[in-house]
Amino acid sequence: MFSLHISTGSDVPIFRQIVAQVRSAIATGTLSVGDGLPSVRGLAAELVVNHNTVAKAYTQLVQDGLIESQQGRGYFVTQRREIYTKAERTRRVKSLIEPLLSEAKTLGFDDEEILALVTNEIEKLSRKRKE
Amino acid sequence: MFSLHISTGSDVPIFRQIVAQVRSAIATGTLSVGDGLPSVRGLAAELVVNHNTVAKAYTQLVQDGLIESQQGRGYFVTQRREIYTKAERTRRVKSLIEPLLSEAKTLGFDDEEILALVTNEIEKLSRKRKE
DNA sequence: CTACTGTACTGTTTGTTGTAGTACAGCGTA
DNA sequence: TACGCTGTACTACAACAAACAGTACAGTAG
Repeated sequence: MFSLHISTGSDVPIFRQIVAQVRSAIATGTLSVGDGLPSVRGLAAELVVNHNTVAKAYTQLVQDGLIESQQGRGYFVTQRREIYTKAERTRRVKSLIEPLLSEAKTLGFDDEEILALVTNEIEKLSRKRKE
Repeated sequence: MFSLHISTGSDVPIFRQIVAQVRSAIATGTLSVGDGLPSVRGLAAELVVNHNTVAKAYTQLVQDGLIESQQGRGYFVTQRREIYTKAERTRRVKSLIEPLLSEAKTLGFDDEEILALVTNEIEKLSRKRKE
């Protein structure tokens, strides 16, 4: 099982926090293909948020092709399908890399340090996958 | 001189686009220490937005320690000062790396590809700095 | 049948974003 | 000094997003 934790004080919307954490759980392998997600109402009760907020997050993940819904049963992690073209996927990742580099640069990090940090985080993710 | 371009149709707020582009300009060296920024009203007229929106963006950059204001003269790029501790700066960068990796992973990229993309973007930035 | 699941509405509230207008104070130059 | 530029600080308003609240309906499984 896996658990989610949100912070209402954050400037990041609740539904985005849910999306990010499920995405992360799938990326690390905490959630595998076929696994069921917490029910909309169940997770809403656990996080003390409205069920519409959870539904909104799940809908976003469905659009990304990461999970699918089954009426009356719940949400499940899907087999990875390529819903975006290679070019589109590359574009999406690049659009995240660019601001990261600007921020890191203006914070005083040089190329080597940035690359080291990224490499470090990648390894941290890989280790999680093996646990 | 450097120019800014914004897209009103984007889901990214105008003031954030301005912040990101000035930050990027400083990161690439397009803007150097001491350089003056476009005036609040001048840039507002050029971008056809309200001058308050530009002021809001500049205020954000002042808080980040990237630029400073001089009453009656304008905004200028500051000498890099460490307004955050090393730990805090590292934390900020990491908080950007994490979602990037999750997104890239769920889009189907493996570790090597991600690292290659990041390296590629870093080199692209470096080339800009030398032009 | 019943209790769970997802789904789909209609409202309402709150905070952010952006516009619009106004006003005031500091700087530099004619 | 006077003028035109600069930043700064308000108020008021419209539009939108986020989240909550409540309700209702349809599919699934025991």
